[in-house]
Amino acid sequence: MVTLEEIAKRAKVSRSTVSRVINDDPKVSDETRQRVLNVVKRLNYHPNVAARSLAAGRTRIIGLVIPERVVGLFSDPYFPILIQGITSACNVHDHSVMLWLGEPDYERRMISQVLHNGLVDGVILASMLMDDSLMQSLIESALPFILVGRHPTDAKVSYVDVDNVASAKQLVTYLIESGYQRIATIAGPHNMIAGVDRLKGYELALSEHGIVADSNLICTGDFSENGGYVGMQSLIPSKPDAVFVASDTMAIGAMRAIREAGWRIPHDIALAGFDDMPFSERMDPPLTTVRQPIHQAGYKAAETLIELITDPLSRPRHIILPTEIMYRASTNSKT
Amino acid sequence: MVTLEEIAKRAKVSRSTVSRVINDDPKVSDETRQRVLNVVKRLNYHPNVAARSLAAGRTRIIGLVIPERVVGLFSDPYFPILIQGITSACNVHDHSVMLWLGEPDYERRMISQVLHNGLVDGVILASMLMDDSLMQSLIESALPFILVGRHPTDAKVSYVDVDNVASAKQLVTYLIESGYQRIATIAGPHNMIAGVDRLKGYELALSEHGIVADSNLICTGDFSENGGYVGMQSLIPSKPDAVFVASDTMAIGAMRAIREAGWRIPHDIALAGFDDMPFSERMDPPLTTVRQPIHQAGYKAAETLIELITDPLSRPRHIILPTEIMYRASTNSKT
DNA sequence: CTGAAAGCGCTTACAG
DNA sequence: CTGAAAGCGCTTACAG
Repeated sequence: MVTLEEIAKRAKVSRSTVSRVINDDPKVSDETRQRVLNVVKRLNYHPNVAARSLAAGRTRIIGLVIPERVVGLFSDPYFPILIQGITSACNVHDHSVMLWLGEPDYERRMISQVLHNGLVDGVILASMLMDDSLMQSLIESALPFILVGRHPTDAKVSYVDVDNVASAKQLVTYLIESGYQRIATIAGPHNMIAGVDRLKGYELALSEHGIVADSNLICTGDFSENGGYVGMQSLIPSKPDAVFVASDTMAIGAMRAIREAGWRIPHDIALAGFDDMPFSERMDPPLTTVRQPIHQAGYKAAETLIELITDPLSRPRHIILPTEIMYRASTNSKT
Repeated sequence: MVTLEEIAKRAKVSRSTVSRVINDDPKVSDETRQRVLNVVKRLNYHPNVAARSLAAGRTRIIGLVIPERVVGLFSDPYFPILIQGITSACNVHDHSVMLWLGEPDYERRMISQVLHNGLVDGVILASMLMDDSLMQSLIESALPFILVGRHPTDAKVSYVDVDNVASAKQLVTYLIESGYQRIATIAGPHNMIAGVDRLKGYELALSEHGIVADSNLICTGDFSENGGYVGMQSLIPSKPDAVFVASDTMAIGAMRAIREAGWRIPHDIALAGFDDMPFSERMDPPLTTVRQPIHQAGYKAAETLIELITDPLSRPRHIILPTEIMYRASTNSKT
């Protein structure tokens, strides 16, 4: 492997100077810089990351952690899109990403890796869990980190999120104003902030229209397709005329349950989701839903994390990305 | 951060000895080992990865590379499952995984990172592309690597795969023997080995039954849902009575096109796929398909790569995992 | 603008 | 079984 040493020798300068050229230090004469750069190119030199990290105390690697209880959802298209956004930002800012998927037996190993062995300069926690043990450790440590999904209580924690409450409320309000009378919801899990917030939006929309929430019209799913299926089955006997499902993936399951009950969408029941996944527009009928910018969330999370790493004293960031309601044929204005 | 030095001081031994304990070197007395271990635990010591890598010339990190032309398929559930398998093996063998998604503008950066900066001990190329530029570079380099998807020509390249030819042939044979007469196929891309092999299996099944392939019954998709949709639309005018689709994701698209044509499955046309994705069993009707062990492929790839890293002189590995035909309601025996 | 030198936190022959 | 010492390939004050 080509080393700094070798470049220095061939360019007839010291290792210090080569290092400065490599790191774009301005105080190097143009002439010297050019000479070094030529040798670098000719020998196809790339600095050794481990050596660099050890000397500089910075690895230019960020960790992406998907906690164990979320891994069940990992095959949701949400994560690939998020990861692509993260990768994009990392490419732009010359960083790399280390991936940790939680596994039940290796939770401790992961936490200690993330926190203690100096591999990463910071971490993105794609969690949305309200009580994550890694998050607690991160808060206590000095390692910069950012959540994808807001933290409900600790204002010192940085995060990227959308306004789930307002978005859900807006969509349910649309259903109410479209004339639907018995609007049900399949909420997300109570231990995920997105689940809690979207349910809150649903409740707010109802109460602001003077509608008393009927507990028979509210059930909880786990954000999986099957969760939506089971949830919808439990709702059917209560005869809702519309249902707001807290994720598009669950909406697929709900749609299946509705079909099996022999109901038609939107004639017998309106269906609305949340996320606007790639498949949502191609559902039959196309799904009314809330579009959230997942790729952008990943990009922003990585970019902001890198800023936090660069300037550890900066304020925590709370970034709220915009959403948009996609009105499609699975709901229909009844007026 | 706690260092080796500090542990050594507190345990009243040399740094060498602490290092040996940390690395499970047998030639340390039980007594000393125990004393060191206690201090390690008490101070919550974790070796610095960069320092360790630099000294040992090994990082215990493997790279997972998804080439750019495959990233479009990254939201396919295939990849999350593969990644989970890789992660599992890495946890068991105390390795970590670095993720690179190809991006058009950063192809060169990625290749040089992967190859030259010493970050990873080896790489898994989840490519299936037959002409990948990174693969060429890897072959020329000394870095251990393994493909997910066989290499068609170079026997020195290690890979994990299933027997796509035999599996496809078996499924199409079943269709023939079920009495279907005009069996079409939506093949995968010509530059992916899985696409080529599955098409070959289709052709073999036909020819062994003395059926001359009708070029109107063969089209090519890109392994995406939309590819399956467009492909099926092009097939409809030729009135096939069965279609073998080279991936379950494409089969979803094909199903949509069939519905839109007003045909019923399997009454008017049988539909069969490849992969057995989580959703395939829940399709309406449930999809007949080839189950391939994706999680296991990831696991095996990582585990084998680690072996190749440990013993660089060992022979290349060609690992073929078993498949299983899942007979479901989207095809029906006509006899 | 440039170089000599110390140091980052480990591993690993070598000697005993 | 244990320790002293060299070395992995960089960065970064410090001095000039």
